[in-house]
Amino acid sequence: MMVESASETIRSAPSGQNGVGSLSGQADGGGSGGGAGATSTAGGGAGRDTAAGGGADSNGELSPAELLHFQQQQALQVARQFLLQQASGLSSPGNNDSKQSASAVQVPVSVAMMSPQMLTPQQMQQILSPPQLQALLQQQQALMLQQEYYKKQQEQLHLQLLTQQQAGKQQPKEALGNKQLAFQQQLLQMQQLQQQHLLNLQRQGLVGLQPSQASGPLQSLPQAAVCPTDLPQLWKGEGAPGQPEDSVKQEGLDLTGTAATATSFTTTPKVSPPVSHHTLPNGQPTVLTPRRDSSSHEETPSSHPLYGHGECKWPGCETLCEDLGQFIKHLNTEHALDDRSTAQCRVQMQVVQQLEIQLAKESERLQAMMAHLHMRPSEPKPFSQPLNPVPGSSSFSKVAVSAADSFPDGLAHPPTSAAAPVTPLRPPGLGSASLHSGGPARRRSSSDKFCSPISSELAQNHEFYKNADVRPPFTYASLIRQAILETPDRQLTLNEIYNWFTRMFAYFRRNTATWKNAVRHNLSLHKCFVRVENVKGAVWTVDEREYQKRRPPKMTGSPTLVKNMISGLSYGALNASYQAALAESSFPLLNSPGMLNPGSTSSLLPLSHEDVGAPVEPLPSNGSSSPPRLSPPQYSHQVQVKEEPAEVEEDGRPGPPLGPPNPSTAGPPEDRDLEEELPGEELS
DNA sequence: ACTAAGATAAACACAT
DNA sequence: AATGTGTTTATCTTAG
Repeated sequence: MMVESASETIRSAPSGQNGVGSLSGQADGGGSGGGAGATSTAGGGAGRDTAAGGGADSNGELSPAELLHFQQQQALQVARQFLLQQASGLSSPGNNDSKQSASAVQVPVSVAMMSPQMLTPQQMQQILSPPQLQALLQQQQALMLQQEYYKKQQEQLHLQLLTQQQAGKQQPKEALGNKQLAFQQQLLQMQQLQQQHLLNLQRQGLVGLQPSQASGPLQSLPQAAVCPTDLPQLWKGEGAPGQPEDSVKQEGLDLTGTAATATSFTTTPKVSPPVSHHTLPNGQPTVLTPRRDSSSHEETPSSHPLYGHGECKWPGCETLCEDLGQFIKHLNTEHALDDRSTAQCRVQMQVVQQLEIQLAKESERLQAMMAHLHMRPSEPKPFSQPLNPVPGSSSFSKVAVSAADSFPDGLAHPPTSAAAPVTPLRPPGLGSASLHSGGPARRRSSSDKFCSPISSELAQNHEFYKNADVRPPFTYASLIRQAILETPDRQLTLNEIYNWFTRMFAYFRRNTATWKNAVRHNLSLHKCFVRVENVKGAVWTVDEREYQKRRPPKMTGSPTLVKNMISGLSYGALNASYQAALAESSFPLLNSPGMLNPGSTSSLLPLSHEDVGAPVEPLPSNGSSSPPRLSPPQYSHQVQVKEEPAEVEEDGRPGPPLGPPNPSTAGPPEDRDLEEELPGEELS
């Protein structure tokens, strides 16, 4: 599985070159991903086979020391193979990287040019900056833990082996041989397992390749612990002080491995692209490649982010520059657009990405801690989601999607202030994965209809969606509805809807043609969206009844619902979500601030059932089963259109719509229904 | 296998 | 003519 995701990573890199097509890449993910996975597995398998064979052949009389040596050799071989695969699979000519830099930013791109074939360890040392190394080493800590485990296991095995050897002196020779063989095989298996695990981790970008670790489990730990203070030396290409040359080499290898890791991990966790999309004040997205970024800074006369304390802060440079002008000159000469600079930028991207992932994880942890220590035991957000689900997994939508949401305008009052907003990078409901994946999120799922309402989901995560380039797990229809309902008068022009999308979701700041088309398509397609002519043009409103109609009405007590919810949500969240779902299913706009009109609403309630469907369990207006926030149900659809000229037909047929806030429904959804349905035939 | 719903793409018409 | 808006059709994917 890890292998697969890694391969998808690799595969998806090129697909990102064309922004529009990036989402469609998911379709063939299984196929080609499988292929790539097979390839990599084959590589690993080859190594393993060799190891097993070799071990079986010679282990009859291998001493532990020999065995260790052999294992080290094997590990190295495997590592080399891995690197070669990485290189051959990813590398692309370095000469075009300048042209590709833009696309490289758009999508987590393979750091093709960072393949070990093209960068020597020394280069890597130059490329990486101390913080970069630190970040990468941090990730290696995870591996260290694993290593520790393996090490213990192996030590145990060795112990057993020795014991057996001693005991075996009194045993027949064959028995000893067999047992030794068995143990050593076990040992080998263990090591292979470890190596494979290491490779998998590397492919996932979870850890950097530590040759010392890869080379031999028994010696792995000490070398893994590189003190951060040593990093500068590493950066300058110096080996650790007082170490023999081969250790310097190892450091070099280490760096190379790190680069390879960074390469492979590039796209694995689909986090927002290494270089984020910056949003200009006007809401237009701007994608800055690192290079452009730096060059843009060059234009600022007063300071430069890469210049500080009199020296160049370019990774691995530290050239002293007396003044900014000299620095600029230096920057233009030494760090011009070339393969090396590009590669360095890419590495930096990886570092940033890694840090983001780390941040996301830590934030999630913090959230869990805070949730545990105080407040909201019923947070609907499933923390239990795995941190690194396979990008294509559908768990995302299962958990978070909701097409039918009511909408408490959560945006206004983020209920989870304590836990939610900590980081914009926290992928709601699912750890750090599926960022930018787009694929799974777009699909509706069963829970889309049953589970957490879009409003609450948005309320809790709007900061996240606002900043992270993640496709929101809601359907276009639900988003459009949300946008419209958020407004005081429940109407929006198309352009305003666009603006809402871009304002609320970083994801919708790109590929505008695609999603705008989708928005228009949805507006036209769904009867729940009603176009109302206005003096200034046309506005779009929501016919709540129609909207509810399209939802499969089996909510209440439906075993499937419960099942869905249980599977999709953590138990703690179940209750709240269930309630929310129930509430929303019956009263779509309960919580909408604008909709709140304490006085008039009660009568409207019945309407909902009529339409929404018998199956829906009527929520008692008194809210015995519903949270307090669920105030009187309201149907929005009776939107009061501003200055509607002669469109009585369209929307106001039922008569004078009441005030904008609540009109609702008092009237006649039915009427409305009729109005809209009349022309058509679809009364169903 | 079938169907429904949604996403995406695209063609087209119409208005500004 | 270009652009925005709106409608419609087709195709694909996913889930039930």
